Amino acid sequence: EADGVLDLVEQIPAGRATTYGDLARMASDIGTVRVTARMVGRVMATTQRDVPWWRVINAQGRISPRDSAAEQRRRLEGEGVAFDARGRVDLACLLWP
DNA sequence: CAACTGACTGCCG
DNA sequence: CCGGCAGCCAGTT
Repeated sequence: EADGVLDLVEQIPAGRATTYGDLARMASDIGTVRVTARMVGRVMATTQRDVPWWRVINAQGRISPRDSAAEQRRRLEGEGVAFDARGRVDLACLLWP
């Protein structure tokens, strides 16, 4: 089922973003087993597959704290995603789908 | 096998 | 807005 999640991540268009929870729900609807936000996070942390992982953020519109957080932000900004003073993006506008 | 540990969330104070 | 906390569940200790 990790593949189902990655297939979805692969579909996120540049300049947009999706949350762990949303991916979990979408993957659950499409697949047969229930997927949780934490599982999505674990998949993103362990997969070797080449997918736009930087377009996945948490439900608060923030980048989940970890080593590659800075790089993730750079990549998003490179796609035109704007961050406010508190390091948050406008989910209402960028959220995919 | 019990206990811990998160790329998480939603609710509450 | 921020921190705390209970659910969450597969992978590690």
